[in-house]
Amino acid sequence: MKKLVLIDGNSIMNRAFYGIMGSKMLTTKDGKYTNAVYGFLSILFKILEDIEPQYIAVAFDLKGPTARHELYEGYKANRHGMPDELAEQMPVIKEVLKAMNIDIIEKQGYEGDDILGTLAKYGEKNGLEVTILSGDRDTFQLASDNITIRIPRTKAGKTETENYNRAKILEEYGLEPKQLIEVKALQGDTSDNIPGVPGIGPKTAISLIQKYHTVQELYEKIELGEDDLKGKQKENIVNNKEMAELSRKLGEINTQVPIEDTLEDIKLEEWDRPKVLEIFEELRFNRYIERFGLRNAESPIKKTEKKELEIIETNKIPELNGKLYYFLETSENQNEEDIIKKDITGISIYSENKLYYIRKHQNFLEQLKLIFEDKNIEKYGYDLAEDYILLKQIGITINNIVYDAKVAAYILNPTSKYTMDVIVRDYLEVDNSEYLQSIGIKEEENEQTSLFDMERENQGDSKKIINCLYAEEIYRLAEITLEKLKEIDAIELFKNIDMPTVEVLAEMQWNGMYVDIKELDEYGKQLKERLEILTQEVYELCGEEFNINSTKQLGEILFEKLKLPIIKKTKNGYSTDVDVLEKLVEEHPVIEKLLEYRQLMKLNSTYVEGMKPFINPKTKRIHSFFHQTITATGRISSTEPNLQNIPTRFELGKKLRKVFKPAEGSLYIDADYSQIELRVLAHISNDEHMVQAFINGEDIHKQAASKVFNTPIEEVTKEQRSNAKAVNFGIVYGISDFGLAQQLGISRKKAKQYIDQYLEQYIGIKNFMNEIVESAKKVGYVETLFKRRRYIPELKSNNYMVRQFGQRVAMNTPIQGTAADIMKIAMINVLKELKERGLKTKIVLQVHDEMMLESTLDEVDIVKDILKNSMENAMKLNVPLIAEVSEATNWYDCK
DNA sequence: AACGTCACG
DNA sequence: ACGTACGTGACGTTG
Repeated sequence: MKKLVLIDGNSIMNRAFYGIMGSKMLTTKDGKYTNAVYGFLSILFKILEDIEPQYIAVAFDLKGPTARHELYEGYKANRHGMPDELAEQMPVIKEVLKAMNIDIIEKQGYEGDDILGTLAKYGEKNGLEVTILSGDRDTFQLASDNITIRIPRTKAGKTETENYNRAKILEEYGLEPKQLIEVKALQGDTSDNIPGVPGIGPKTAISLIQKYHTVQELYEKIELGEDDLKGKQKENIVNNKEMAELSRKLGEINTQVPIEDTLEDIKLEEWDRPKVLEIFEELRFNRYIERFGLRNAESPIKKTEKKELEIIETNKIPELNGKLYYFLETSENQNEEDIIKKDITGISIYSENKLYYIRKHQNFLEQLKLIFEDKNIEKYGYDLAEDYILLKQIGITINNIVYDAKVAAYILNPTSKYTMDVIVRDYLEVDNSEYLQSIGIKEEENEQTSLFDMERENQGDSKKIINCLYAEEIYRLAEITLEKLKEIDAIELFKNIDMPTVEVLAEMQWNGMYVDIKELDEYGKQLKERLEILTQEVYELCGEEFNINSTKQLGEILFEKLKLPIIKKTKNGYSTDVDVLEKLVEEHPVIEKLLEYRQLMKLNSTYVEGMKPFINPKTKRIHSFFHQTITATGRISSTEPNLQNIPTRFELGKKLRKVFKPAEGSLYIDADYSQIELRVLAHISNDEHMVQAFINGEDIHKQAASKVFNTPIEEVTKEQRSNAKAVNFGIVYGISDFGLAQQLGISRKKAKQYIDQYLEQYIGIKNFMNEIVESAKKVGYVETLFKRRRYIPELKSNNYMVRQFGQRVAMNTPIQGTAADIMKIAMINVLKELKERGLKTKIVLQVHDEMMLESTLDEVDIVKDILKNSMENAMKLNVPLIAEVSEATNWYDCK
C-alpha cells in the first residue's frame, strides 16, 4: 500500500520551537534563530525514515480571518501571535521545503487542519495509507482505519511519537473519531477560545457523548424528556444549546477545502541538493549536511578563511608576554592514588599568532612549573579547576588564574552546555568537527567531555592538532566572551566572584574529607544486619519472596495481592513513595517494615557502599568534584560522590556524619548562614515588615505565623509556626497553592488563603513577586544582585504549566542565586584571609549555606573569627547576615 | 537510558 | 479541567 504523509506545518514548527529552546538556542552568524527549523527537519527526517512514504505535503496557516472567525468573532481571540523568534523562521522552513521539492499547501481563509483533513480524505479515497503529523489532538477526529494521527513528543531531547488510528481512539475514548467533534462541542477548547458548555470538562463531555452519541441527539433526548440529566449540569446544557451548536461548527474540521493539488503534485521527489546545501550552510546545519552527504564532488567544501593550523613543535617555552593561552593534553591513567586519574602528556600554547606544542620530555615538569607558578603570567584556559588538580598532582601550584572559557560561557548562559566544541560553536561560530574533518581528522563527539575517537596510527597527531586548535580558540573566546560579559554588565561577577571561585573549588577537591573507613564499615555492617531481618519480615508479611527494590514488583504485591488502596499513580504503574507508604501505615503491618527497609537500603547503598570506592587509598579522603557550571542559579554542585546530600534530617542517617573527621591535631570549623534566602528576599523586596523582623532579630517564621493567622505573636502555636515556615519556603520557591497544600496536607483553598493573607501582610514581597515576573516576561531573563543572569524561555511557552513554571523560576532564581553569590564571596574571602595570614587551615566543604574548614588546633580561634566575619560581611544587605559557627572532631558534632 | 525513589539545601 | 512547589546527584530496576 502506498503511503501519504501530511504535516501540520505551523503546529510542528511550534513544537520544534519550544522543544529545543533553552537547551541550545541555535542561531546563525547574524543572530537569526534556527531552532524551530532544525527541530522541524529532525521530525521530518524521522518520519520519512519510519514511514518511507511515496507522497508528502505540508500545510500552513495563512494570516487573516477564516470561515470560523465569521461564525464567531471570539474564535482564537485569546491567541497572541507567535513570538518573533519563531515568526522569523517560518519563511525559512518554507524555503527549505521548496528546495526539497516538498509540496507546501496554504489556502487563504482555511486553517492547516482543514487542508490536512481534506487531503487525508482525498488520499484515503485514492487508496493510500495516510499519516498526519500534528502537534495537537484536534486532528484526532480525522482518524480512521487508514488515517493515523501521529503526535511527536519531545522527551529529554529525544523525539518519540504517539500514534492514533481509529482503533486507538476507540480504546482510549470509547468513541468513534468523528464523535470527538461532539465532545469538543460540549467541552470547548480554551486554546482556540471555543466556548462549549460551561461546567463541562473532557470527562463529562466524553461520558455524555458515549451515552447520547451526538450533540443533536442529546438535545433531542432532552426535549423528549428521555434524558437522565439533572441539576446544575442539565441547566447549563439546556441554556447553552446555541453555544454547543456553534462550538460544534467551530470544532469540526472542514474536509471540503477546494484544493487544486493532485496526487502528482504531492509526490515525494528528489531534493535540489545544491540548493539544500546552500541553505543548510547558511543555517549552519552541519549535522544534516554530513548526514545526507550534501558535500559531494559537485559541491566541494567551501574554502573558509581558516587555513590549516601551523603548529610549531618544540621543547622550549615560547615568549609569552605575560599571558598564557593554553590547553593541556592529557591521557587517562589507572593510578589509584591520583585525585583525578589523568596525566599531563603535553601542552599547546597560543602566543603572538603562533601555535606551539610541547610534548612531555625531560625538562617538561620544570618548564610547566616555571610558567604556571609565575604570578606575572595570566592564565587563560578551559576548565582550570581540573588543571589545578592535574598540576597539583605533579607538584605545581597554578597562580594568577584570570580566564576560564567554561566559566565565562556559563555566566553568559547558565542553562547551556560547555564542552569546547559547543562554546566554540556558540561564540566563535565555527564547527570544530567540520573543520577537523576537512583536514582529515575524524571526530566522534562524546557528550560529556568532547573526547575524540581516532584512528590508531595518527591518534597522537590528531590529539595534538585538536589541542592546539583549542588553545587558539581559547585566545579568541577570551576576546569575544569578555566583550559579551561587558555587554551584559557581568564582568565584575566574572572577575570578582566566579573566576576566584575556580580556585576555591579546586582547593576543596584537593583537600578532601577524611573518612574513618573502620567506622564506616561498622555502620554499614549494622545496616546490613538489620536489612537482612527486615527483608525476611517483609517476605513473611507478604507471603512470598520478591525484589523489594523493584517498585513494579512491590506495587503488584501491595495493591494487587494485598489490595491496599491506591493513593497515587506514576505514569508506569503504582506509586510506592514515602508519601504513599505513610498513608498506608494503618492498613497493613508490612508498611512500616517497608519504610524502614527503604531508609536503610538508601543509607547502605548510596552512603556506605556508594562512598567506599571514592576513598583515596593514599589520603584516606574523599575528593569530590565541585562543579561551578552546572546549576541554573549559580549554586555549586558536587559529584563522585555528592557530598552535599549526606543525611542530616533523621538521626539514623545523621550518624553517618560521624565518619567524617579532621586530621589528627585538627578540628572542623563549620558555619552556616541563618535564613540566608529569606534575608536575601527581605533585602531585594525591601519589605518593611520582613526587614524589620530581621533587624530586630525576631523569629521570622513566628512573625509570619502571626501575620498569616492573625494572631498576636505571643500566642502563636507550634503548629502555626510550622505551617508559616512552610509558607515562607513556598514563597522562596515561587508560591503555588497546590504545592503548599500538598506540603501541608491541607486543602488547596486553605493554602490559597494562607498565601493571600501572607502577601497582603508582606506587601513588599507581593510587589517584588509581581514585578520580577513582569520584568522577566519583558526582557526574557532575571538577574541576581550581582547580575548573574538566567534566561527563562518558559515564560513564552504556549503550555500553561510550562509558563507557570517559568514564573516560579523568575521568583526563585534571584533569591537562590543571590544567596549562592554571597556564599561564593564568603568562600573567596575566607581563602584570601587564610592565605594572607599564612595559615594552614584548609577549606574542605560547601553545602550551599554551610562552609566547613579543617583547622589545626593552634589556629582554631583565629579561624573561627575569619569564618564568621567573612560570611557575615560578604556583602552589605539592609538586613544583617548571620553565620552560626561551631567546632567539633567530626561532622556529626558540628551543630 | 529512563524512571522512580530519596538524600541534601 | 489541567497537574506543580525551587535547586541538585545517585542508586537500583527495567526496557
